[in-house]
Amino acid sequence: MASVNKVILIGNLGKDPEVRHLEGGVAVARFPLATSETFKDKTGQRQEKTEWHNIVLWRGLAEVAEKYLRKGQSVFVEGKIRTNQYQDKEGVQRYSTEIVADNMTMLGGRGEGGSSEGGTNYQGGNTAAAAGSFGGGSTAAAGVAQNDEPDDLPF
Amino acid sequence: MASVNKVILIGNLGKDPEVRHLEGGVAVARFPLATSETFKDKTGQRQEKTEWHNIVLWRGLAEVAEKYLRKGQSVFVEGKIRTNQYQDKEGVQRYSTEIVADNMTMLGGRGEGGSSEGGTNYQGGNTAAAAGSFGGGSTAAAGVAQNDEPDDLPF
Amino acid sequence: MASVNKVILIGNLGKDPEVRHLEGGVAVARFPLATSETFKDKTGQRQEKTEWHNIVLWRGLAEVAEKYLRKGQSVFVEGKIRTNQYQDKEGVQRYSTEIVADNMTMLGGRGEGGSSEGGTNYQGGNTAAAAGSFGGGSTAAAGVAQNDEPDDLPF
Amino acid sequence: MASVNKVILIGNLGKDPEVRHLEGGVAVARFPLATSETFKDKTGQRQEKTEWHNIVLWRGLAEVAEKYLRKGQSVFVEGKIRTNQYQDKEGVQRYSTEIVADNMTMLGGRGEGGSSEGGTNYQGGNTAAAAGSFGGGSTAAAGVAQNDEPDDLPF
DNA sequence: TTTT
DNA sequence: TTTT
Repeated sequence: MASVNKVILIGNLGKDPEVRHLEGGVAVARFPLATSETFKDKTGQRQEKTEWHNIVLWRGLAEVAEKYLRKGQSVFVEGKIRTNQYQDKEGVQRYSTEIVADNMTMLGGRGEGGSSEGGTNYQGGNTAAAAGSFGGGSTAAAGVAQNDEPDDLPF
Repeated sequence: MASVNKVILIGNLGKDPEVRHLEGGVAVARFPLATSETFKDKTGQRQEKTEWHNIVLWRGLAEVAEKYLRKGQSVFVEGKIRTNQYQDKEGVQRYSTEIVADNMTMLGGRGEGGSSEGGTNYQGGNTAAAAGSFGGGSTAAAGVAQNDEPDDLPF
Repeated sequence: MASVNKVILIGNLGKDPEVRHLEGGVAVARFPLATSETFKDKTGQRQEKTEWHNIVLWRGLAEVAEKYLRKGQSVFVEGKIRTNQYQDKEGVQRYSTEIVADNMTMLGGRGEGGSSEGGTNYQGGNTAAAAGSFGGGSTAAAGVAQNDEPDDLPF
Repeated sequence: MASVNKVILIGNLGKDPEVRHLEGGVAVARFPLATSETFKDKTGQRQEKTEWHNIVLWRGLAEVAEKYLRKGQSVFVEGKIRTNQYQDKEGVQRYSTEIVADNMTMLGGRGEGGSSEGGTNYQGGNTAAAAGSFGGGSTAAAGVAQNDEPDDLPF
C-alpha cells in the first residue's frame, strides 16, 4: 500500500541504555536520545530547543547498545516511528511514541568511558544465521537481518 | 551539536486536512497519515499493522494541503519529529508527538474528488519573498524557504 | 568509521527493467529512474530538470522488479550510492555511478499494463530462509534480509 | 510529478574543501567524502569497501566549508544526486555524478586543526535576507533558504 | 529514457 | 481515521 515510515536521527544519549533480556535470549535496549536545533526568536536572541526521542533496539542492536553506548555519546539512528496505545489508570486512551531502530552507528563524542573515536555501524542481530542462509558469495551486509521485534512479545 | 531529526513518510490521509488561519495570515494544516506494514505472525498468517502519524504543515504547505489534499490520498512527507508536553486535567505530564513537515509531495491515489494523477512537490511558504531576496540567477528551489513554524505562536 | 550512505528516490522508470539470472539463481535487475524538479529561471520561466539514476536490484527485489515494474511506473527506492571504476578502451579511468536498492515500493502511476493502483513494499530476497533462521516469534519484517549483492559476482 | 531525490551521507573528507568565489560573490566548495562499509568475504575475512562521493556546496554552506571543514573531519551531508554530462576529448558522452548538499552538520572527528568537538548544523546561504522576508515571528530555521545553485552559472 |  |  505504498507505505514508508522512516526516521533518521543524530543525537546524544540522555542516559545509559536500559537493557532487558527476555525469555528466549532476546535483548531489548532503550534510551532517550536528544536532538536539538537553534533558532532566533522574535527579539533576535539565539534559542535552543531540544527534542527527546525514545529509542528502542532489539536483539543484536540491543546487545551492541548494552556493550558500547553510554550517556552523552553521539549516535546515528535509523528506524521507524511506532506509537503504542495504552489506557491510563483512569481508563483514558494514551499514546506513547518511540523510535524502533533498525540501524545504528556510533559517532563518538563525549560519552563516559567509551572509546569514542570514530564510529561503527551496526545492523540487527542474527547475522550469522541469516548470512548462512544465503549460501556462498554473500556479503555480511547482504546477510544482515533487520532488527524488528516480534509483535507478540510481552514488552 | 551534531543534531539531525528527520522523518520520511509515505502514507494515506485518514481525514481531510483541518486548516486554521492564524492572525497575520499564517495557515496551519493538520491531518492524520497512515503508514502500514505487513508481516507474518507465528502461525504464518499475514498480518497488517497500521501506524498513525499526526502531520502538521505551516504557511505555504498548509495552503497547498487545504487546496489539494483529501482523505485517502497518498502523500510523501518529509519533516521532523516534535513532541509537545502538556498537563492533563489531573496535572499529569503528557506528551503528544507530531511530524512537522517541511516538504510534501502528492502521490495521487484514491482521494475523493482530487485530480490525483501524478504528484507535485511543495516546499514551504513565502516563496516569492524569499526568492525575491536572492536577486537574479537563483532557482526557485534555491529561493524556497523552509516551512518551520514560529516557536511562539499559540498553537 | 561512522559511515552512512543512503539514498531515497521517488521517480519513474525510463524503461522496463533488464533482468539477468546469474549462475546460482541470483537475479539482478537494472533500470533507469527519472526524478525531476521544476524551477524558475532568470526570466521567470518555469523550467524542468530531469535527473536519471541507474537503479540496481538484487535477488528478491530483482524478481519483484521483473514481475511487476514497467516503464513509466512510479516507485520509491531506498538504497546506497555505488560508483564503479573501469578503464575505457584508451585506458583512461572512468566512473559509473549507480544506486543499489535495498528497499522498493511501487507507487502506481501510468506504467504499461501494470495493475498500478496503490503500491506494495518489498525488501530483499531470501525471506523464507532468513526468517526461518529466526525461530518462532519473528515478524516477516524482522526476518527479511537486506538485498546487497555479493561482492565477488561477475557483474 | 511525484519526485524525490534525496541523499544522506555521513563520512570523512578526503581533502580540504576547494572553494571558488564566482562573480557576484557566490561561493562554491567541493570536496571528496568517503563512506565505508565492512563485510565478510567468502572466506570469512573482514573486508572494507570505501565509496567516494563528490560533494558540492553553494553560497553559505560553501563559506562554512571553507572556514571550518578540513581533511579527515566527519560530516553529515544531506542533498541530492546530480549527474553532469560532458564530452571527453574523443567526443564521447561522459557522466560525472556529484552530491549537491543543502544541509551539512559537522560531526567532529580527527580533522587537522579543527575544533572538532561536537558539531553544528548549517543550512544554505542568504539566511539574513530570507529570514528578513518573513517579518516577525519566524524562527531562524523557518527563514533559512535552501542552498541550491543557480542553474545558469558557469560551473 | 519517465512523468506532469 | 487511510490504503491494499
